[in-house]
Amino acid sequence: MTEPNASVLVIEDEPQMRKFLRASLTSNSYQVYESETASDGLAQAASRNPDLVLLDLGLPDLDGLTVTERLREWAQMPIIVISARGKEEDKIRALDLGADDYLTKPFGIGELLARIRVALRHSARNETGETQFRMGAIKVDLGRRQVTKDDQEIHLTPIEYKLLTTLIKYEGRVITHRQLLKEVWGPNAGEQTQYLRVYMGQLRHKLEADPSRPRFLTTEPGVGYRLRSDG
Amino acid sequence: MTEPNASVLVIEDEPQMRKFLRASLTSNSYQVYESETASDGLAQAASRNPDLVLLDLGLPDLDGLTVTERLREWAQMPIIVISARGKEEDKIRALDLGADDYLTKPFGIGELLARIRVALRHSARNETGETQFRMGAIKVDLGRRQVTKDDQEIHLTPIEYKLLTTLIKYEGRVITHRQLLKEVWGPNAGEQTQYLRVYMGQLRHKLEADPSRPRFLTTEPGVGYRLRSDG
DNA sequence: CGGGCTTTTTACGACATCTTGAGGGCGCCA
DNA sequence: TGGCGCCCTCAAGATGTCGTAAAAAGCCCG
Repeated sequence: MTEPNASVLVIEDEPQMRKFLRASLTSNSYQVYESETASDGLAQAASRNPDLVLLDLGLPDLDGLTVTERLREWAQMPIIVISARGKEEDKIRALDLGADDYLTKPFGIGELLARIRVALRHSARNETGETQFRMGAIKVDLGRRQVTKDDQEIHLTPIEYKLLTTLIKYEGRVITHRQLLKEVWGPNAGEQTQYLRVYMGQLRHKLEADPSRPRFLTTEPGVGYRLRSDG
Repeated sequence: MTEPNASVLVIEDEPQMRKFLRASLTSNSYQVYESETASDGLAQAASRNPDLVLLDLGLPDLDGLTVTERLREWAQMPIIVISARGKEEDKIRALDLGADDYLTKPFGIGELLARIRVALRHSARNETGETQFRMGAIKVDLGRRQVTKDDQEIHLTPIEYKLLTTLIKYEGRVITHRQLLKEVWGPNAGEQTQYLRVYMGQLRHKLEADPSRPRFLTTEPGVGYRLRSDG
């Protein structure tokens, strides 16, 4: 299953079908919300903000196509349309108005679930893992590969950045010269501790308020270096 | 030609159906590539790197499901499966293996085209789900495949456009040379970073106010490129 | 088959980064 | 106090990367 506890809003007026959908979805560990009318559906979509909408076209108060249109004015969650109408024109209209899929009744529950997985797979692709690291005025955004100091972007060369992220990986702990060299320069770096001195100097120069008395990028004499996030 | 058109790879062995699809797609101004066999289809997918794949399940040499699986090892473009088999189990398998939609023959061409539009709409979206993208005076309409600068249309070649949309997809984040090459040129691009230099230069020339000091299409030395919307 | 557009390839100058070596400071200990 | 080890800074040369232009090759369409 793509998303274990994704929430699904079912907008469907027939009690029988609603019951069937609820049973199928909950037994596959989806969180289910239900609406019997179009207007309540729109309201719940706004308040619940579900991961996906299952929409019946034949609703008493408003046309399903209108619901699709209204939803798409602000929402981008997937919409799967379910309808007794199998006419091709209906499908095209719904899809072009913003629906992501169209199922004609009667349909198998397995296919519905598969199509739900596809839809959730799509929206899951766009999610970005926020991985940020802070120390004082310095912010390191690992996802964007971007370093800022007082919200001013700091440019780091590839080696500088790799060195910094390696230090972050072991934040708070000491890293020996040997280990740092191996992780940043590769296994053949040997004992070139001079590299470390040069690059640590450059990092301090770029990041520390007072490079000669570093708060974050500290030296552990005779051993290696350590990064302290608290200063 | 004023704007680059989406390309579709049709993998289908029956000549009649192939001819039908070709006619329908070209008359809707899609760029069409064709394969009669699964293995050729896989090869063409890799070399052409199309925006979408139309795949018949009943192929002579390999099962369509296998094709889906193989494609998904490296490719993320939408796959729409077409099949005479209407069994629910087949649909579920195909969808779970990575297909994005499933159409049972016979189907209306209008519905197929609508479902193609849906699929392309999906892949054209950026992180926030918008189909339009702005940076300064430049507007990119991902739905229409149209780029304007100060409301003047800018003509981009297919590769230029794909490169731009790929950068938009990862807006704000760095994309490595390798990743860009894979997404724009396909899996066999290798290490041709020279392509990137040439095409980034062309994009800057067409889009940036001062191409030699880019505001949006920026270089991350030693790593890759990044698109910044804020400048 | 020819012309125009696109893509690929080649060549080279400019520039940023990396590497390397020299020099100096600091603290520890004999 | 002087030697020694460790660390930091600086800068110059080597290296590699990037940008640009333009030629060559490929492709599509009439």
